[in-house]
Amino acid sequence: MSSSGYHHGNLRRALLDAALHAITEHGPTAWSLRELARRANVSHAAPAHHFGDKTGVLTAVAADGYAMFADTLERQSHDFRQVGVAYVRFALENPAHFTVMFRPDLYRVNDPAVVAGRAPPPARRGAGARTRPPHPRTAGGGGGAAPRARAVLSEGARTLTPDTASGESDRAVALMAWSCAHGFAHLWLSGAFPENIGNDPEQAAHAVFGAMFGGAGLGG
Amino acid sequence: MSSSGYHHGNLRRALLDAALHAITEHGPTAWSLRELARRANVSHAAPAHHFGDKTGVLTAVAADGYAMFADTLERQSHDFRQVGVAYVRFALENPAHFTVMFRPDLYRVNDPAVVAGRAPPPARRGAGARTRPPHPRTAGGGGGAAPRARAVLSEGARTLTPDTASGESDRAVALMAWSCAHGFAHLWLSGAFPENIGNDPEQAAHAVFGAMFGGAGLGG
DNA sequence: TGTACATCAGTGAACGCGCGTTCACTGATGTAC
DNA sequence: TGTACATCAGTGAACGCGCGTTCACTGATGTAC
Repeated sequence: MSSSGYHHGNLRRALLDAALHAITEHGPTAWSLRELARRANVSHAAPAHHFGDKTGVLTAVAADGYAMFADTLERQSHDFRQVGVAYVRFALENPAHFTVMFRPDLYRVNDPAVVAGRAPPPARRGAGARTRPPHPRTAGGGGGAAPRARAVLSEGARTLTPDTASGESDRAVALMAWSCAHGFAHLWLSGAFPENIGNDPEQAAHAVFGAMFGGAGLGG
Repeated sequence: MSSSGYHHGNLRRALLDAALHAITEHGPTAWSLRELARRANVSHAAPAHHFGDKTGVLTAVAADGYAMFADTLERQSHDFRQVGVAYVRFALENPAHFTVMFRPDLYRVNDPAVVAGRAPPPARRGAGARTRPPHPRTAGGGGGAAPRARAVLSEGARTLTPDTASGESDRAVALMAWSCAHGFAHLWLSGAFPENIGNDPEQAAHAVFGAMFGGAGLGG
């Protein structure tokens, strides 16, 4: 917390936490930079100073989200059945990140922090441009990793399909599993499932993925 | 179009169309009542006069959407495999409706037009309250039908599972199919799928549902 | 160890703007007689 | 067929408010000597 006068020290983290709360409460865009400042107890101009604009904040959220997401999926990549559950768990534990990540219209999808996993290096000290750059700083400390997350899903499908299956079929299975995990998470988050599904999403997800992986024996 | 002076005649429809365009372009909430008025070429106070507030507009959008959606699904309910494709087609042809319907935090989910399929009757002429009611009119002409849409998905699962399957298993299959269709639609709409999936969503959906319905033979 | 200076994160007053809301109004439509 | 009246959909001027943006500033930190 600190906030000892000037130089907050952790303003970036504080503002991102404020953004995550605001997004969780009001959706991915129904908040203002001034609201983040109020939540983080800093001046109303601080968020713009740090992130440029709302898009900058959302880009940082997406970058952090993808980094966490890729780590989560890779940790389960030895067993593709677990990847689906991990996907759902991530979404439900990090609804703000998850929601923003899959709204690419809201952030800069080509931002280095999202796509390459590294924040752009801070401009060299001392020497340099006379005119100050237009707020280039946007994204996170960790490694953003949209492609890394996607790779787990694509490769995982190959461990599932029989050796005789074609590449086409591999891909269809991967897309189906991805769709299923994504849809389950999204429907759960939106509250669309009927109430009798209970309140243990992981248990329900297990049952659903069980039905997918040959459990119920879907007739041809 | 018309707009011959006072009494637009079709203001409600014009405003809803404006809302659908705004939602498609900017997302479900990133627009103002004044923007709708501008798009519909009416005074800036007209949308509030008609719908009360943004929530009223979104409730009407959701009600219309559920009515269309239930009709679409019921038309395919004789073949559950087609329901998935119809689900996806509806979402891609009506992205604004689809997005709002599954954001129940944005509208009045218990509004009669959404839940019961009928707009509330207009308050009796002549006699009645001295104080004018606070803008009760919200929802659509047709029959809203969230439960009707849900019924198609639930019942359809029973046609899929073998006779020996338990009710539990039925439900898991229904949730899986629903999740799969929903996730595919959402991922397609968000642009998250890799580019090599092509640009024919129905063909891709067919392949994906084929993988689900025993095609690829998912090993146990 | 001490002084001087450059850097830059964060401040806070001021601005113009679009918003939702209010409210007295206008004028088209339907009904009564 | 004509007149009078009630209803109500839609208008438009006015308001106060929160917003993003600008900009001169403050003061903590790091480096040079």
